[in-house]
Amino acid sequence: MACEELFLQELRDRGFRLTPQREMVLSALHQTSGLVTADEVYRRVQQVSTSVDISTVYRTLDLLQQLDLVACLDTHEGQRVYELRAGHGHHAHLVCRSCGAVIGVEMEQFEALAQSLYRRFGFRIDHDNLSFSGQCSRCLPEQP
Amino acid sequence: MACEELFLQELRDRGFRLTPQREMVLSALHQTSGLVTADEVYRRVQQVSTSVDISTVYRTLDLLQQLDLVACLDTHEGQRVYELRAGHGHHAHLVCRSCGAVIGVEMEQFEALAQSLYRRFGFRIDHDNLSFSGQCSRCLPEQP
DNA sequence: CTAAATGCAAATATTTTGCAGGTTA
DNA sequence: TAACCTGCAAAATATTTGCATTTAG
Repeated sequence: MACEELFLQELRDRGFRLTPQREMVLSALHQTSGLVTADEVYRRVQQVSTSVDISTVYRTLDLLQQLDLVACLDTHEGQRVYELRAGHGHHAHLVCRSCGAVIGVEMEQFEALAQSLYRRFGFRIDHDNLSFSGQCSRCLPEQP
Repeated sequence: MACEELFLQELRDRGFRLTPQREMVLSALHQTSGLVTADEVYRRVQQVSTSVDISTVYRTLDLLQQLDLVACLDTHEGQRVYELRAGHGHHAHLVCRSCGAVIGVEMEQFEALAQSLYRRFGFRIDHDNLSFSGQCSRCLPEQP
């Protein structure tokens, strides 16, 4: 897969090493479609090798963030969530506060807003780590 | 002050009680203009009465959230920040990741986006707890 | 060979909770 | 007085760190 090779490439370029643990974390991320917590990654990795420690998972997730291969978001639930950025470029997330569903939205949707905020306040929003809390169509209250 | 009276009103309406601790927390929030952590509120309260416990601060902040008098945001720094919603209606925050500056933006700015997301995905974004990480005008020139 | 990475355990940090006693309405 | 609220201490959670040992390159 292109993602693994990209990872390997980036690692080599910066003098980092490819370890089985790092491969397992990357693989675990591949198994998921949406956002995952460090603990979920950890449990997936555990199914392959029980000796891997959660601190290694955290360290690897940090590394993957540095390499821009995963995005990280803060949630109201008190634990961060991570997402593989394989292929698909930066995108925002709509997170349903009722059912937890996550909708990915291409950044183009936010260009108008981003430009308006820049013009008005001189503020450039980060295009990663962008998420919105709200309610999805299935969870929206019936009555208006 | 209108805010204190609103608080008292809301408390009474729902069968809650007005205590010195709750007044102190509200007062501490009044002393700040932007976003504060629970710990900052706690320390401000301590200056008035050292016997107040931080758990009471947390409980009061929760209560104030329920009453819609404060907003709460998650940050990348691992601690939540709170903000008094006195008077000014819901608004979003632009948080500079370099200097920590916070810019409040009226929600009208986001109406177009909110409507677009609703039409496209049936998703209604929450108008509270809305914040954007990025860089403010003073910090932009620094890094690429 | 050697710098980097890991596992382990322990430390941090933040927020939450159980409960006995004090307080508000 | 009765339900509510508080302080205290301890628990629960999530993430980070020091260090001796292992390992990739």
